[in-house]
Amino acid sequence: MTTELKLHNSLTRQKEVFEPLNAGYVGLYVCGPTVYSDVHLGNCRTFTSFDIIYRYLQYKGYKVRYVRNITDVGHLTDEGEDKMSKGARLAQLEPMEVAQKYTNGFHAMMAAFNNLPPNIEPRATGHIIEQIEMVQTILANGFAYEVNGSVYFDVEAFNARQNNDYGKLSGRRIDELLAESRELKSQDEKRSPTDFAIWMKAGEDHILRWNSPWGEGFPGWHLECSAMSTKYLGEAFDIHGGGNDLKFPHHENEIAQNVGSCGCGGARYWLHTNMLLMNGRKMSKSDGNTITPQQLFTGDSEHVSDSYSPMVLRFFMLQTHYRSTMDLTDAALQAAKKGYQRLMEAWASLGSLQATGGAQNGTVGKEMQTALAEAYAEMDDDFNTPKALAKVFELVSRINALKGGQLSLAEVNASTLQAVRTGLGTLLFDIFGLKEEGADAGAGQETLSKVMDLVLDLRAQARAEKNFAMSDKLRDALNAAGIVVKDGKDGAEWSVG
RNA sequence: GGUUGGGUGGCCGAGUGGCUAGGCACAGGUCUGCAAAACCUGCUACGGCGGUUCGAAUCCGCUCUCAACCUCCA
Repeated sequence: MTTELKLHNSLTRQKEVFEPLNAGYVGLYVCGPTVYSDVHLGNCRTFTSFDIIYRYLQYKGYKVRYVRNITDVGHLTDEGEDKMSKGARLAQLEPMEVAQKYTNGFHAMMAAFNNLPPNIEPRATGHIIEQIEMVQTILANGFAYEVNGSVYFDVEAFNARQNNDYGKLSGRRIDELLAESRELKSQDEKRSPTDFAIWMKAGEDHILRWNSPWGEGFPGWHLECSAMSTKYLGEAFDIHGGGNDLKFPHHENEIAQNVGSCGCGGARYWLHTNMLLMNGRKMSKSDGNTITPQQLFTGDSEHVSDSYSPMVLRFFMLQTHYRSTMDLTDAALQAAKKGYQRLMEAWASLGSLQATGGAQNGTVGKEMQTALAEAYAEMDDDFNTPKALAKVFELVSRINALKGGQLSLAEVNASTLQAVRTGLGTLLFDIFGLKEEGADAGAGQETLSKVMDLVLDLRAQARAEKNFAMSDKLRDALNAAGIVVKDGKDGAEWSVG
């Protein structure tokens, strides 16, 4: 079954058939983190969503250039202090030390979630020249003005000359923005509250500073994405992604900068992931409604009753569509943990199934082929992982029934079995990016396996002699050691956890 | 106040004019020495009020309500 890839374009608020600018190639830009503190769980959700999108595009045969930036300058706090500088001041480190520390942490966390690294991971501080050039171009085009060493984007001038397009991504209108703009501090230099800085003069105590035609300063927050996406993907490219909260003002201003500098709008498809909530509310450090990935991994938090591994969390994320808010609750995580285990056990069972029938495929075999094809088709529909997963679970119950004998293996021919193994494996591991946890324990695993063979052999002997006191004692002791024994019709099985 | 998107069974979460989403939980059953697992069956819902339609959770209007954004945020 082959279907066309459709995706929801935030620009048009519609699902559209995806057609790349250059056949066979995809340029994908995703707004990365500002590296001034530990990576937030919400970041993990967004980047995992785009990881699956990246993986799926590759599966579809596209040669993808995936660019995800690191913002290490320009992002100011409410007080107007650069986030990097603030982190450095508090920890008594060089700003670049702060950036490196949290970049390293970010990479480690991405690896824990089994997210593939992007092809290019440009840093804002590594592209000061490109940003200065873009400011110059925007100035030359008459969409910005300089005041006291700072350069501001002139939103109203831009809007007047661009068909009132400013705000089209987020649905905002300038007059409404003006009417509602609140009293903001230190914005006297701006001609209008909607204008935004593309270059800022550095104050005397500002550490991060570069020479520019306007004196020493630093680039505005939104500029790096425009400059770097243009540099690596071109003035027009295919897909731009990011969190929903970046739609306004970040992405809106990015578009304005792109149009203002080259007359073209950058990305043709905008994809936005939705927010991660906890217990129905946005995660927020200030009111205690927050949890770190690390706390989830260890279970060390008042918000959870158990520990949840990165793959359980990934599975949990797969159960929600990327454009929906996702509510993190302990009960939902418990459900995900069990669901993930059931899925992985079925995957292991699939490997042990042996076709017994002839070349003809029975009903069960056909149902399995259909379910698998439908799972893939769901991915074509705006990367609908929850629906694809639902189809996968239709396969899971067939696999379990075949293994348990409730369904006959004579109903499934060898080629179907092989096709399901290949197709499901690709979907689960290459596209969903799941992996079997604990399976890579290495040499210790092999030793344990041999010991377990011995123990289960002894236990089987005890059971054959109806020495149930002994067999139960063995099972209880193994349980206490974290090993679960399950008696099946073809002998006992065991698993860790 | 404005913008954007929601309100679905015990919980999470898809769907979007007629056809069982799925996961978890719960109850009954099959299997089993017991247990666990697995399988089968059941619980069959769409915020409220109107309207369109042969038919609406799905479309339209009104209303209540939640979240995010508008101020740093993935």
